[in-house]
Amino acid sequence: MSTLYAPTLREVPVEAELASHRLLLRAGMIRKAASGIYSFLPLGWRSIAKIEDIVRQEMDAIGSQELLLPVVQPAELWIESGRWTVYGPELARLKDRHGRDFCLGPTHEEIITALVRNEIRSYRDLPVSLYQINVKFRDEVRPRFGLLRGREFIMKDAYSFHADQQSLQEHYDAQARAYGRICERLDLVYRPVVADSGQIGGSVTTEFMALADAGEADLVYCECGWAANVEAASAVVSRDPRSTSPVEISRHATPGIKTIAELASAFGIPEHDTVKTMAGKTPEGRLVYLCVPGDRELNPVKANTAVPGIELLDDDDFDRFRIPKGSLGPVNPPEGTMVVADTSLRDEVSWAVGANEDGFHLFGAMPGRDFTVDLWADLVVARPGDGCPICGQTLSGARGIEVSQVFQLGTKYSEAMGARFTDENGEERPFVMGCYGVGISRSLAAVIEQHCDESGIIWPISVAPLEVAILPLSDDDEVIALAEGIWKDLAAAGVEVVIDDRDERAGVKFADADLIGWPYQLIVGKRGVADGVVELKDRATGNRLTVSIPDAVEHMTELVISERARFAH
RNA sequence: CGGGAUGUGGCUCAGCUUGGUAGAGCGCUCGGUUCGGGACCGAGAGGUCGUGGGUUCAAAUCCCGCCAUCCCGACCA
Repeated sequence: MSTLYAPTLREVPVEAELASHRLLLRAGMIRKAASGIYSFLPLGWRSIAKIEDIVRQEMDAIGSQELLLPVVQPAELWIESGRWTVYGPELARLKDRHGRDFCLGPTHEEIITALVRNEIRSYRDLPVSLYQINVKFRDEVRPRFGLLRGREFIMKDAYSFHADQQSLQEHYDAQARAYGRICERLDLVYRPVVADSGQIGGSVTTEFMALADAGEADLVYCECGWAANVEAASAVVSRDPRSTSPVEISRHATPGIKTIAELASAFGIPEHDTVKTMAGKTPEGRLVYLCVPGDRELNPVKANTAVPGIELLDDDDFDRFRIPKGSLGPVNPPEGTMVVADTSLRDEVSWAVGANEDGFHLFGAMPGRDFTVDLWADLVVARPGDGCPICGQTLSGARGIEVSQVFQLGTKYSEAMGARFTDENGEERPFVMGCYGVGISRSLAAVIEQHCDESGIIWPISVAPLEVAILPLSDDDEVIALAEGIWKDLAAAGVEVVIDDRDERAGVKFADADLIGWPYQLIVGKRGVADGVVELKDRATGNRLTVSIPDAVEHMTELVISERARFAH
């Protein structure tokens, strides 16, 4: 270890807020090169390699084959798929010396589709599943939290090509099962959740979330096993109608009132009893009013599902449509406005809404009598306390780190890029595709988020950079000789072992060992050696076991082997 | 992109309000004493004070621009 490049930090770098980020830096596993861009030092790289190996084993086990695709990709392919214009500034673009356009791959659907369409022509060659482990680059608006949201990151991405939906479903299920096993082998507490497919496209998708308070995703889950990302969750929103029978509609002056909170407090009613109206526009420029319960958030993803292509208005749009921000409502909106309302409002017969006139609100507005709802749709962000859409029980909430995601892409890319095969009837059809990603570097951070304490990292043995560290606590010749002997014997027994032969005091060695988080520490001290024993410390439990010197190697080896078995394939 | 903050030896920070010699702790080098939970003593090396401009006799300090980094939000895997 005296020659190991693992510069540990005693003090916490200011830039790091999260445990995983802080500990990766302090333990000498990563260093930042630029915002969201990191170097992996030897220890960090060893752990990355461990994760990669687990992923490889699981991919190979379901018949996916490893290959390597280019990071720098020609623009033509992205223009073909349509994503050159759609992807936006997150796609890092560059030109070569001849002025030709390229991009840094944020994902590899285009390149693999282009590869396969030239090689596979017959249904007899299907299905095919291919994967790579490679660097991705996405020019994130806001990189943060170290490896959790980097711009450059390591990802395993697999792509599968099928003749029909059934074949895709089979492989998708196999990938999902493999992802579950990967999480288990990384010792992650996780949940597969219903998700939105975002930029990648497709319809059926599942995200694998490592549960952690530091996670950026909000989840809801039910005891029945159903769980979802709130951005996609279609929960049953419970709502007690404010009035069970219709009342007269009434108009009230509400000078200066612009928000639901102000409205509710001015009239002494709960926000729940009001209806919030947000404004958006379709790609054609049609005005859309979106009504949700006053105490709920509009989910833009769901709004987009209800009205494809909808964008919420900015302040300029409000001026252009000449509508009063803060006093919108479904009653007498501008001519041609589409009114969409959340389904939870369906039985509500008395709405408190804006009057579409600055400084006025309406109470007792009744759908069907006072206004028309053009479309009822699920619009709100799900939250704990809502009802499970499967069984109706109350949902709980959690936060999660998205470590992986599986998608059924269907024919989105194969159609756009003309990737077709000939089926058994001699007809040309586009491939039915799936894609499946594991954030390798993000998983490393997720493991640490779930496995650490005040002193440092507590690796599961499956991800630890090395399994055992020998700590000779003295420069006494006998101690050194014994420690080196154990080191050689353990290495010969197949244990990944490092010896801390640095000229440091015991306290420094202990502190660094706990910080780096070696699963086991074998402590060789002068006192113990005199008594014929060494100590064996388990990082996770803190337990120390005294073993006689002749038994030390065998005992340690057995422990390592049994611990490995917990995470074996 | 909006809001907030920060930028001073390798790291963590003080100094800036009120302009005038660039500091501390840790780390590093050398010597000595120590040696089972981040030791002690002594000596030493190491800094364009993010950057460009301005004000001034004089700028780390005051003013303006730019850059970088972090946090919150919007966005997203």
